[in-house]
Amino acid sequence: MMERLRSFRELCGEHGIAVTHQRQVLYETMQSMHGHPSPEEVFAAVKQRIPSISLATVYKNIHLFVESGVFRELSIHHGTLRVEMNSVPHHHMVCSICKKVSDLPDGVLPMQTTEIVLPNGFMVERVSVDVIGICPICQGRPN
Amino acid sequence: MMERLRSFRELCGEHGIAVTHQRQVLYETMQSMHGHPSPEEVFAAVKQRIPSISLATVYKNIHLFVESGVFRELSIHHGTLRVEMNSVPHHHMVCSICKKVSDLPDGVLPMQTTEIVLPNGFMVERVSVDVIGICPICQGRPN
DNA sequence: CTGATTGCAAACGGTTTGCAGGCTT
DNA sequence: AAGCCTGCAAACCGTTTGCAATCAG
Repeated sequence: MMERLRSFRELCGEHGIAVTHQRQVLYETMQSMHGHPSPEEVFAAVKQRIPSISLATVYKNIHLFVESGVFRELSIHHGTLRVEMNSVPHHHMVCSICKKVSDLPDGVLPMQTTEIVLPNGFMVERVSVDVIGICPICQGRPN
Repeated sequence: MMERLRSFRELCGEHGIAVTHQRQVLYETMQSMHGHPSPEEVFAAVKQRIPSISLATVYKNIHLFVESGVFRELSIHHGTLRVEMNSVPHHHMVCSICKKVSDLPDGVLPMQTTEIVLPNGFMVERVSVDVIGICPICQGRPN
């Protein structure tokens, strides 16, 4: 208990964020969850310990945690549906800041995707590879 | 011109959908686009040829095309933000029907992601691999 | 004390839906 | 003629924002 609090305090210190009650409970609750919870699911879980917590607070803190690198976002979200117009099989580069997607020239990413045997009888359609990073434009931006 | 119309007509026939004017212009417009357009972008483009077309029609037909396999969705969308709770590096299986994400046991997917050299000075943070397919539950479902 | 954080409610943006009229088959 | 398809407007749903009150440093 003490240790948890301490490490969370240190974590906040490293990232220069305030240690609030909801923040800490949120952090602990999220740590105890498995899988790939959505903000609503996190909200429901935290509510059991802080019934008065608001969804907005959950959102704000999840973003804070993700930005600080405490937790990771599952897949980069373009906010909107995107249709693939390049019919030649290829992979993507996704900028984690501006979310822009660009096609990855073939041959850059050496990988063997043949002979995949998945558990549980999952029927494979295709393998999608996204190289996630920071694009030159965002690298050059002030912040 | 005639060929285009014909192939589109055949395409519709194969999928049992009606050949309407907006459908055809939408299809042609999308084919002429490159990159990863959003529905709004497609809407704007189609509007130049059919100013009265509605956004709802664009959405309905994009879905139809994607379901029919005419176009492909860029990345499977969970509809909502998801946080990764498994701190051990791993990949994912995503069901294209129910959208469920499950962790992929390590070692199943043989791939070398070392020595990536990307063009344009893209700074790589990580490589995300999603095996997209149909989960056992959806395979067993009537439709 | 000062600025960061919270909770609330309203706003937002992308997407979906219900429906009446029109077009395909 | 029967039913699919369109356009419109309203509904929806996840997420964000503005703001006043509260809390941390």
